[in-house]
Amino acid sequence: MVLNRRLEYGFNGYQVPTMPRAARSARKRCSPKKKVEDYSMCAFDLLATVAGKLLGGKDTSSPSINLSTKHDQVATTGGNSNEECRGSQKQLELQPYDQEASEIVGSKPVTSNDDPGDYFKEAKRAAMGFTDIKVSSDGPAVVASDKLEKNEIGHFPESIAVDSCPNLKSSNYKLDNEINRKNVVELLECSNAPQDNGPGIYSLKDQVVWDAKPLVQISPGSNAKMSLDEEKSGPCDIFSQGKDNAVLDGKDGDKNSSGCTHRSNLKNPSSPAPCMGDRRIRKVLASTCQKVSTKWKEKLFPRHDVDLESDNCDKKSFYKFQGSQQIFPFKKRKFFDLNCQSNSGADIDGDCSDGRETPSMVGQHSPYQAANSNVKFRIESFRVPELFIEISETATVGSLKRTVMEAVSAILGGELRVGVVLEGKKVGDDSKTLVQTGICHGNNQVDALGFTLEPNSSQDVHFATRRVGPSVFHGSTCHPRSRYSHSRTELYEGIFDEPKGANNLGNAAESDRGSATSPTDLPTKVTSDSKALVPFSAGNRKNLVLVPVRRKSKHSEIAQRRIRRPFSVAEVEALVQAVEKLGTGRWRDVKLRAFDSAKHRTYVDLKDKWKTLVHTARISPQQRRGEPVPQELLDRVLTAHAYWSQQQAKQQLKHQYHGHHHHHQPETRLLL
DNA sequence: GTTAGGG
DNA sequence: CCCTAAC
Repeated sequence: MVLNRRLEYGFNGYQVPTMPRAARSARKRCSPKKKVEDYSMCAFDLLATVAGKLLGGKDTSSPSINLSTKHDQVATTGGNSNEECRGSQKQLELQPYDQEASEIVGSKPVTSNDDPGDYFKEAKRAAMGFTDIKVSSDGPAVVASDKLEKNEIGHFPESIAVDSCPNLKSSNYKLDNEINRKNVVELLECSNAPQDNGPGIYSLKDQVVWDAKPLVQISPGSNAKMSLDEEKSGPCDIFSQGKDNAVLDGKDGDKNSSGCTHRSNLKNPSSPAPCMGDRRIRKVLASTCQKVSTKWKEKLFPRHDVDLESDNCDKKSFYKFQGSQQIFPFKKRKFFDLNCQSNSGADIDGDCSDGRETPSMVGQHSPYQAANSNVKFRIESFRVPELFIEISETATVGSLKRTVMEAVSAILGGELRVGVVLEGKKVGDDSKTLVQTGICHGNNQVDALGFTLEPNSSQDVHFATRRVGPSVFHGSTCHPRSRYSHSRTELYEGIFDEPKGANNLGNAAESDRGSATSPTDLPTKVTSDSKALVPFSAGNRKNLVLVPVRRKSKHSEIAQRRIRRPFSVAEVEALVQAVEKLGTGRWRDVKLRAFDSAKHRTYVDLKDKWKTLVHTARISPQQRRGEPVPQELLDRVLTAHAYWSQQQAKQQLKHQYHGHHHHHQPETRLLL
């Protein structure tokens, strides 16, 4: 009855605007316990992992975070490394993408006793350019009502802006509902990005999912020098063509050529940088894509990367995940990426670069030879395959956001298979070497090589081969699981509803309660039966991925752990007040009373928080962690806890007494 | 669906 | 924050 008309949004793909280079996370943590899961399995974490070695770990004792785009530092947390973790105030500074600009365009306060992993997540999210999705009715104006059905103009939103960092940049999706009637969400371009970035970065039309870009040119005669340079030049950028180029050319690469290639890279990603020689060999980093069909969780610990190059890299052990203490599995990884490649690339000027090798020379390569001719690939960007989203026109913008988010996440979180496309043709034979296939050949066009994401499971394939039909929408592809969907929803609400600004990382109480999404905006009714996704295109596209938004058909899929959201003092205050009134055994009422609009706080959360509050109140202030809770509140916690514990005991005794003696005992006898 | 408690 | 027995 709710759904009178449905809007169909063909999601033509999302491409990460600019692949950030690395977000280096701090390892130090106030708590000695650090779980890997703390930042695992976020779809965009995984995206980052797979798409471009986005993440580089850096073992540092500082709680600071450096977040960089491909070339420039985007965000960093201040603070020096020796500072005591607890209690110091830090700023998460957001810096513009533009290399030229040095001003800080945004900042948010960060308390260093927060979990650095949270910063990291936030930074990554910002880096991924997907911290928020705003809906614009026309131009930059944001529909404030958060209602899809009726905006000021009287029709549906024309564009969706995908914000990255606040004030940093944003990308627009156009809802081409006039022309196509299918409301193709087309990523147009980065609205705030410098003009010279060109629209090419964001034009998405074809079905190639991953745009591949050469990572480094390989010059005859150049070899292992790279690793040495990396040592002294500090953090190396695996995406930096300029640096690699410079090193390979034997120049001082840190300043001159890096700037040059950076800019030219930005200008036109699809053409070679002017300052790069024609000796370049175009290769695309495939290391991350070797076995994308495995579980995403495994990708978090990128053994595939290792596997690809481990043959001739004796440092592969560094890649290995070393247990829970290594909170960031990519630690030092980028260094050794280069090291491995450069070391093993001592003979890098061999078969590939001189072009003598042809695919006809099948079988002439010994494994050793092949290993010696390392090929470097880079995934410049990562695109989610085309999706099709159906949603009620009465759905709210918030649910549209969530739907898109879930669609993308479902793609990223599902079992996917990587396909290799060379010059438009799919490379089917997995056993062939790159040289044999021609991928390694130096004459390849830059864009000749692409990767596709394809459904891996039989179920997906089954549906992917079906043509789009109404029956598919509500087909069996949708297997909502309460816990799963609940969890995902919470997560996305956290992402979407939390206002950008100063309290992103900390005080979330007001923002959560005051978030734009009203309880009636919850997508439960509207979207519960309309979340299926089907390939949008009617054409004969082979690489479409059909993923039900909330598909969890396989046990292999790991449930997403909710993001950690420490309680703010204001939340604690509200909790204490509610418990004082209601007691400790009515958490649902507490939730309704004090956290009704805080979607991400369940009554279980509140119960747990009270538990920890009681514990916190009992330990010495020195042992306490996190944002300090005023002693007054802790005192109230103890008082309320004592009172209600007594009440509870009283009730139990009373019932006991009743049961045994069928006799009323005055309550006052038990009050001390 | 809630509560309570261990992990 | 997760998991789940017990209700």
